[in-house]
Amino acid sequence: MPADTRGDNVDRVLEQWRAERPALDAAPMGVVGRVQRACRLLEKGLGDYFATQGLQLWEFDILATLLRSGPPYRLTAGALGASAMVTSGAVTNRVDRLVKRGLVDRETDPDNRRSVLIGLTEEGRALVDTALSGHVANERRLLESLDPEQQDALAGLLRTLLVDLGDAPGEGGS
Amino acid sequence: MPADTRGDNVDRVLEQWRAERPALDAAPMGVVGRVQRACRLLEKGLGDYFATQGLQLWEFDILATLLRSGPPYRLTAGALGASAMVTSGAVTNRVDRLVKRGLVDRETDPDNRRSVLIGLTEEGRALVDTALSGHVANERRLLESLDPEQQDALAGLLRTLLVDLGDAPGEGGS
DNA sequence: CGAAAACGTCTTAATGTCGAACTGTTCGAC
DNA sequence: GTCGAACAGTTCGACATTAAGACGTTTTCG
Repeated sequence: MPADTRGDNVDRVLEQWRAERPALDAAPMGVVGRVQRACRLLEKGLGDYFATQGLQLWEFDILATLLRSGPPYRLTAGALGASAMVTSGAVTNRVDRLVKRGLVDRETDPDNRRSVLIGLTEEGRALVDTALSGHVANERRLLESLDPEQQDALAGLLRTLLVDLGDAPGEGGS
Repeated sequence: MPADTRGDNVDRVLEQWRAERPALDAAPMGVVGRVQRACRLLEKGLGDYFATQGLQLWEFDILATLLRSGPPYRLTAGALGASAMVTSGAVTNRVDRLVKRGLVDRETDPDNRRSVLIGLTEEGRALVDTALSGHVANERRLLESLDPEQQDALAGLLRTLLVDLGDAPGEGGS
């Protein structure tokens, strides 16, 4: 058994910095680096499940965003882009493909013809509805190394961070 | 002032699920979603700093990986790809561009001619050395909403998660 | 009322990644 | 030793994203 089976790859990185730059306090790297790696590994885990459902991560993301918005399951292109943190060009492209698959439809907003409302079709609603519970179960499995209290603690710390980084509802204005 | 200035955008999402699917325990979404959003916002924050240094995030990533590996500041292409979690094709492309900028050089491993060793040039070493302290200071600023104990707690929780997800040093084999 | 600014989406061009096929190298079995 | 399998990088094609600008719509305000 190797000496240090303990720790993750970020611990290795921090050890390297300690050896190479003893004067550098690299603690912030331990946090940022782990958020990045956890994100990639979690998204890989999510993608593995969606693949079994014939879905891409981003497809489920859009469909689920529409579903949770409640009846009539319609949002503007801009709202979808903000939710997914992608540009308007990406929204156009993604919606195009979902329309081709018959999972959503486009409709110009009657009250504001600049806006486009994207709505779930019956088929899209059924598909996301089916995938939803399996998705959450999969997320629960990915997080099973943390007990419920730890998961709450993790969510709480990240909430604090996110609010500070500007990821808050009313945070768009001057 | 709007009613709920409290909470982040993920709190909004969870509220929507409670309204639309009361039977669904969406707690895992609160964790996974926050890791994703924090990752994107942090990477945006990192990129803003690197832009001031004439660097891309991935450029610093490669240069810093080489630097912290210690003298002689040389790693194989495979090691760089594993560290950055990208495919070998991406490594080839990135190293090509860094070679063009004169920041790294390529050399076939004399002991194993399949391998390519990528090494920091003097110019590359100087550049990453200059950017390093500013980068860490920037990370510290991005995390300033959490006190040191909270940052440690966050790192610890993520370490547990990462180890379980397979992000551990000796975790390649059967 | 009309011109100009702001807005929301789509379009286009440039870029970067992945996945798979390909080239060359090394190791193991016979 | 030689053959074949595993390995390390590179190349190529498909695809998706971003950034910037175009287009039509709405709002502002003189």
